[in-house]
Amino acid sequence: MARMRMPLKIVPARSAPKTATVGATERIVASITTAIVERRLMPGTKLSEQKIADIFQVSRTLVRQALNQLSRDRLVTLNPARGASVAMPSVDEARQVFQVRAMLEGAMVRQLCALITDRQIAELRTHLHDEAAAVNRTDVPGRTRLLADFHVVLARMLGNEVLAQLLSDLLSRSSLIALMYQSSHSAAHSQDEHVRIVDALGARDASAAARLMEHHISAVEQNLRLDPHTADLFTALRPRG
Amino acid sequence: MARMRMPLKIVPARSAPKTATVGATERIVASITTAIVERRLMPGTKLSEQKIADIFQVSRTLVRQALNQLSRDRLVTLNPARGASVAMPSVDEARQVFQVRAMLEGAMVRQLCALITDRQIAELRTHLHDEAAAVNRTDVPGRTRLLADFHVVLARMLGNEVLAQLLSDLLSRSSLIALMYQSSHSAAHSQDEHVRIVDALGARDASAAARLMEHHISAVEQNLRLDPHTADLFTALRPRG
DNA sequence: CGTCCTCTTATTGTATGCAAATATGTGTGC
DNA sequence: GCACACATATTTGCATACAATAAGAGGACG
Repeated sequence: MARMRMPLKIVPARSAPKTATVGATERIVASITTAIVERRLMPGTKLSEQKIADIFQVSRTLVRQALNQLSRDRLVTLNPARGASVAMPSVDEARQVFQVRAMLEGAMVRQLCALITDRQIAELRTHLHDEAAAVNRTDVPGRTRLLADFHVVLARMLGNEVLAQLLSDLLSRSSLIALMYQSSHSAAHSQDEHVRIVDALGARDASAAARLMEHHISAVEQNLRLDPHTADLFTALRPRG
Repeated sequence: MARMRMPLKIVPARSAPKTATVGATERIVASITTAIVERRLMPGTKLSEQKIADIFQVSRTLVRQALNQLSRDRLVTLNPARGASVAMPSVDEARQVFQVRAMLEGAMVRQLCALITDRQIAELRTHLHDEAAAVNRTDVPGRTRLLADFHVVLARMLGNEVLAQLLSDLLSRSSLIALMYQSSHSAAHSQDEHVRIVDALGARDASAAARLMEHHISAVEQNLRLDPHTADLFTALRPRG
């Protein structure tokens, strides 16, 4: 019963205190999602149903449900009759995700300029403060989460839960993409760009905010190693050969 | 008590010729999706697992998978321990979906103006021709599909499959919303607006195209009966009371 | 006559079992 | 020594069986 080796670094997510005990499937989805986002599961890693079932001490049924949901989120790919593995987004897919984000978030901050309150600006500055703190103490999982949350917080401030959900998915995919194509965009740089965006929002300068946001996303994309070299490295090293 | 008549008007989707025989689950998802979009399933309709399983002659396992996917698309809602039913999007959700569409599609046509080829313009005009034909012969399912496809075709022309997928989901939700809040926006009017958008694209007038697209989506939204009256009508008439 | 309680029934949630497909290991022939 | 073929073992796909939960009916009591 004692597991000697842990082949999959997935911890049954006691890390999500708000979800409590409800939803066994959701717990698995959340655990694998955070495991991917926090870079404990590399792209291409095989996700055996039985092994995951053992880890979470549930039946394969629930694991299958979870893997199905994750495949809908494009975080895992399901090869028919050959099982699930952590997704390996293509270069095209990577570019497309960032293009969509630029479109969505550019329009988002433009809208936001007309509606945002001083109170919300203050909340954003608090968030920026937290970001900076995490960056300074090189808290990698923390800063990754905070830097991504920034974008979702903006969506929530528009009062648009649909947008927030959409963006949340795109950000998870972005994390996987950044992991796959070793981003050279420093967290400090990202954080600085966030500050400038909030400045523009504070000044209610819609065009500036939109431009900064689009540049920010474009900058992250440009700093990915989307040349075929690195991609080949991954395909060369992946388990299946 | 035994209901002789078939309560669920779901036909096992021979209507999807391209999916062929692969994927039993996908067939169910496609069937229910088209059934909802084509207004054969009203919002709030209970979707019993066993009944659907009988219709498609598969086990509940596959039906559950399908219903899970559909709930991810927000076309059905899953009440824990109480089963699945066709979603009844709230007024807020309706507004949010159209807001996101306006943001996405506005940016989309703006991008498209810089990249679209004359060949693609011609394809769009062909599509517009088909739309007009379907509208003229009052082919309701056909015109609904074509009017929605217009937006997806634009996304595909950007070469962005991620965007196309996203938009496709939003359009399904829009269909459900239009059904729920009896849209008074005539198909002919929508079709006319599509023509004007293509004209702007042909002239490579990015601002005009974006403005027209945003107005188009806004017009559809404005013509929904989003006042509480109609919503109450639906809640009053739904089976559960 | 209405309300509450209990028992029944139907439906969902989860686990397990079995068949099919795939990967793996072994041996044989060249 | 290498390649191919067969046998074995693991893994997925699907169906069924069982348990848990909620809805509904019927009766007893106030």
